[in-house]
Amino acid sequence: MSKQELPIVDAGVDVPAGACCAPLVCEPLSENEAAELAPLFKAIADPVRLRLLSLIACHEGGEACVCDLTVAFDLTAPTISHHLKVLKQAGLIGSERRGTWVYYWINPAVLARMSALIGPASAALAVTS
Amino acid sequence: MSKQELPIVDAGVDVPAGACCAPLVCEPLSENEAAELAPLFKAIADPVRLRLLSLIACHEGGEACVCDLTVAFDLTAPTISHHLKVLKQAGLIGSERRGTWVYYWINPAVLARMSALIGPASAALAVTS
DNA sequence: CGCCTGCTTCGATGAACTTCTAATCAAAGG
DNA sequence: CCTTTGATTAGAAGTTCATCGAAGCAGGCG
Repeated sequence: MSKQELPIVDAGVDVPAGACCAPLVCEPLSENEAAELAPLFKAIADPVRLRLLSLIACHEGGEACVCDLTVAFDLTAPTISHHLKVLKQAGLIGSERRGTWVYYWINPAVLARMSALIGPASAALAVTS
Repeated sequence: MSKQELPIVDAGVDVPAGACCAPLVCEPLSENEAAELAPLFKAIADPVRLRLLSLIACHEGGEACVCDLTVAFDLTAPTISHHLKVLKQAGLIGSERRGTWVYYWINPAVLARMSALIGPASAALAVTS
């Protein structure tokens, strides 16, 4: 497990220090903010990873074994492993080995941060249109 | 203006017909749903496009001229034009030429659809963690 | 110990993406 | 009509990404 596998979140974009209201509509995103937020969306900007996230979220207990996930796709195990790694590096999911199997779960905080960016924007712009 | 520039949305993923609650957590995303949602996130999974979206949203009147957007980046005009095209093809923004300038605005509905996917999921998973 | 199963890493390949320059189109004015 | 300014398209170069097969690692079990 190398150091590059640490999540790329919690790098200091918590809130622009003066952010009162909805991000994306209140004041323009800075170059740094955009550079840290884009990889989060890039992580879920793939049909396979979107379904992986959904499969994990829907699984009972909020956890899913890799073996449960692999069978849902027409892809090889290395490919699924690659996509899980991308999601994990983005901080969207966590994993742990328990005995024979490796389990994955979702990190709601990162998902919430992404939603907080576009959710208020869509609502704020909808009323003024 | 060619036919390929039509938005790729409203292609029939309104709601899975039996969706009662939060997408992503209620039942796993189908292959088709994921295939139509992923390009939406891919469109904003770029620092430049994220900032473009933010700049347009923050601009007074909810509209911004291309000339206003271009000066905010260290990129050439064709590159900005390309990114605006990607956002437009995803249905996230609309545009219109008025005299000399071309104006862009945000389509809140598509943004809302994306938020509706991940927002409820993050909330639902947060309480059970 | 030796093997088997589950999962990940490595290396390669082909497709997609970002960015540029050069050329083109569209509107406005002298 | 020609030129200038604003914006897009076309084509190319360099990079990133998704996917695979082969190899490697980690637990369980006979």
